[in-house]
Amino acid sequence: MGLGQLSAAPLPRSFFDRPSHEVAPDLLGRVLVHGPVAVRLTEVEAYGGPGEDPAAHTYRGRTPRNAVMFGPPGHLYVYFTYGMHFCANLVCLPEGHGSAVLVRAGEIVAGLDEARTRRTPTGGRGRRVPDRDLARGPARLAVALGLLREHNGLDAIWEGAPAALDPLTGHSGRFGHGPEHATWLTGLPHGSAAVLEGRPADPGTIQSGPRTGVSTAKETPWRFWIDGDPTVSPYRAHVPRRRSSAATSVGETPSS
DNA sequence: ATGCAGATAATCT
DNA sequence: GATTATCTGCATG
Repeated sequence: MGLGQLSAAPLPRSFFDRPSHEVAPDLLGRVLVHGPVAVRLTEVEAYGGPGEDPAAHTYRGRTPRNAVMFGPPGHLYVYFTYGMHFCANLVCLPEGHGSAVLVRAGEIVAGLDEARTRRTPTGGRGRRVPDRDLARGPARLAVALGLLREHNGLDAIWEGAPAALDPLTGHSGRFGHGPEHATWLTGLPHGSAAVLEGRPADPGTIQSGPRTGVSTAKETPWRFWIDGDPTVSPYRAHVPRRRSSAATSVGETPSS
């Protein structure tokens, strides 16, 4: 796969102005950029709006936490979960709808060194994370891209892009990991995000199935991935966590 | 390769 | 007080 052949032209906001389950498969092969790191998306999940998708954060309506999902399309909804992880979504449909696509996994196509550093445990000593695992899973992907609480609501549409486009190629830069590609994305303002055209996945290679780790709407096949891609995360069904022994109910019999 | 337990806190009931 | 759109390390086949 030639890294330099991915289109760096940004996707317009209208791309996200559709139902999330239609946007999701079209997102495969696209490139999400934040600062120096870019990820080619290989696995995503669609989440619907209030009252229509029991697995969605917006199912019971608008709250302070999910407010961004009700905002305009093309913005990042970044949420905190399990007491330690951030996950990122791209908001779909016009203001007021409350749906989004969770970005679950991908391949690092720029800023590899930075991604490795971010995914290395404190101190830098110890185990080394294989490159294919750098963004293999939604929380890992968020770490690799440097997405945190403060990036919730960040616009991922590169509005000022036309001025930065290469007149010959129509692209805004080149992908690559080496020093010669240090300015691979000329003109993208520091600290901002964008979704680039990349190379859309061949429809024949797209698979779909139930979403990972959800406890409701288990049959809705709104997880989409590129078949056979090594960066796709392993599927895990939802496992109800057993209550800690201190919190077991009064009627419970101690084992053995 | 697969499976389980623990971590850890915001959000919701 | 329970649940969670998860990850990691350590266990076992």
